[in-house]
Amino acid sequence: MAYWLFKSEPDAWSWDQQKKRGEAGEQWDGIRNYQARNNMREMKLGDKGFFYHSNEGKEVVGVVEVCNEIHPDTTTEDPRWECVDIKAVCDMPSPVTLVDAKANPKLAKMALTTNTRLSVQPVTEEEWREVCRMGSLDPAPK
DNA sequence: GCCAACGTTGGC
DNA sequence: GCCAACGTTGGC
Repeated sequence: MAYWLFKSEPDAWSWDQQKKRGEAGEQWDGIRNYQARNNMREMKLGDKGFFYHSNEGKEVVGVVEVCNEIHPDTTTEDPRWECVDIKAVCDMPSPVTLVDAKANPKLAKMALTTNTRLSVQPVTEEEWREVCRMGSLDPAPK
């Protein structure tokens, strides 16, 4: 099982909207960046991810799960762009802000703090546990 | 709203 | 294949 982080501007697609999709989930479309797409290609059914609000809030607000592996992005004719589907799992009991993450030496190498512009990022198991701890969330049992 | 950082495009 | 120009992201 791998861990990831999905960034979204709340104006474009918010955590509330994601939660309303429920079990059906939603395709994570609109990604036009090779690195981000390549990360999505690595995702397997059941992988977990953080849902991060960029621009507004700048915090991890929830946990999602990959519910459909890589497939063509239906919002474009361009075959280069693909995406996965994700569904909301639970709220982050106390959202973890970018400021908090930056202030934590354990997260110094986290892509969120070092590669701010990458919208789909890998998260290590150590980082996953640390962010869950900061957010008062019990890391999902294996 | 500004601008730094980064990715992409296209001329040569 | 290099690099300047341009566009986009996202923190501040």
